[in-house]
Amino acid sequence: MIYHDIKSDSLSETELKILSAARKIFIRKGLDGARMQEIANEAGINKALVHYYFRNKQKLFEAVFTEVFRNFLPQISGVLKSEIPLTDKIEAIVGKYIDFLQKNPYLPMFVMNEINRNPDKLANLLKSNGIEPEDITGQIKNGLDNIELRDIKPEHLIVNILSLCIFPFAAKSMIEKFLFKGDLKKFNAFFNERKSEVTRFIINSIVKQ
Amino acid sequence: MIYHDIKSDSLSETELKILSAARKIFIRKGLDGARMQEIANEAGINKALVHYYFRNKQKLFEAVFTEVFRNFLPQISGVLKSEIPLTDKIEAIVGKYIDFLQKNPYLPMFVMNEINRNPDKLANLLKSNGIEPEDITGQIKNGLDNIELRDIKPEHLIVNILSLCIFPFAAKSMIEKFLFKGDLKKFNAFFNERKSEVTRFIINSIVKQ
DNA sequence: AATTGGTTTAACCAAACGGTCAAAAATAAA
DNA sequence: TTTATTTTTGACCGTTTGGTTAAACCAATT
Repeated sequence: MIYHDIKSDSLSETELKILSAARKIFIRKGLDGARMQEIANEAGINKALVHYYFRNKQKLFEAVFTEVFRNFLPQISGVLKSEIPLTDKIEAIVGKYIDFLQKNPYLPMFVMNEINRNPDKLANLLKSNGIEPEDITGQIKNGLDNIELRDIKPEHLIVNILSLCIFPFAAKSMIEKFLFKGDLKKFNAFFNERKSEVTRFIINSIVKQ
Repeated sequence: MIYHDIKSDSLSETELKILSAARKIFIRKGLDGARMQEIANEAGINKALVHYYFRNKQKLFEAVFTEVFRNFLPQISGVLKSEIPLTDKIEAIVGKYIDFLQKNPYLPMFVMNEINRNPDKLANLLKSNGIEPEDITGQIKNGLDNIELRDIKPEHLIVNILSLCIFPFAAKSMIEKFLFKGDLKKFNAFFNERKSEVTRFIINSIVKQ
């Protein structure tokens, strides 16, 4: 079943091979840096076959981009909708984010590049996955009222949480080289610590004590 | 005076026009996305002239990249070396960073893309500007000992500070669209608040009280 | 065995690209 | 003014790139 404009649920083996190869290449090299020939080679097929299933580079990229979020967004959405205290929710979000990014460390740069190229796309993708800014800010406002927390605007808290989770992966190789001078042991230990460290850092900052 | 391999202090008007045009194009479109013809057009000159002064695309990119940091790094270096309490130092660093990035909002993505392409380059550039990881971690360790601060590994504190300062600019357009739905008034107010907000967020998190 | 329809391939194409070159134009030196 | 040097240009080149096409392949149906 060819892709072109209509989405299909059952993907052939070849389509899966193409998507997997395209994901790998696009994420590492970006839209401009990726080569259709390279994607075909990675998938072990002829280049024309890539065009046969996905028509052109842009359409293939879109397919990869939306596929990447189909697994992750429902997880985040689930945590956001759950009825737990704000601090627990923060811990859960940070955990999910860092877990996911440890498995997909190249994703932040991939996504952020696409955000700057087309800011509406991800915003719409979030909304179509039931993630609405008003829901989140509203929940945070309630959470801040109910317990003894410092006043902080929800928008800043959201951006701070995302910053602390996402940025280190975007700057990963730099941190490795500059901060740990290539010592992979210390470097990996650092990234393993971040889940609890970031949670603690945020909670400390907003809890009155 | 042509560039090629030897750096020169006195740059001709044409060289400055090229560098300025290249900065604009490279920062917006990246190394792969930028076109030499586009840079020449932006500078209002012939494409061959760009090659005459900077030989090739890679060399021109390097020139732009290093030039970008020649203004900024000395500022950071100055603050780091100053003998002031850790909390004041954090406030100064956050201030310098956010001030600089408000004037150069496209820079984070530009730099982060290059970091992932060539992690050593920026690490070396930092060191050649007298910014050494041991100095910074050492200073933070001392700062944490001297006053009543929570224990936090210096590496985490450094990465947290950079995350909170840099990431929001990399995700700027996304924040505008999703969080503020294109309301530029609220959006600008948000970014103006961040300098004090980020400082407060970090200090709150590390000060015992 | 022949037909049909989807799949895969090798060969090919036009456009775009980074880069070169010889000559013209402008500037400096004699 | 003439000569030498540097700067600027238009035309050009080889390669790479995304994309197309016609034919080959293959499995299922009749």
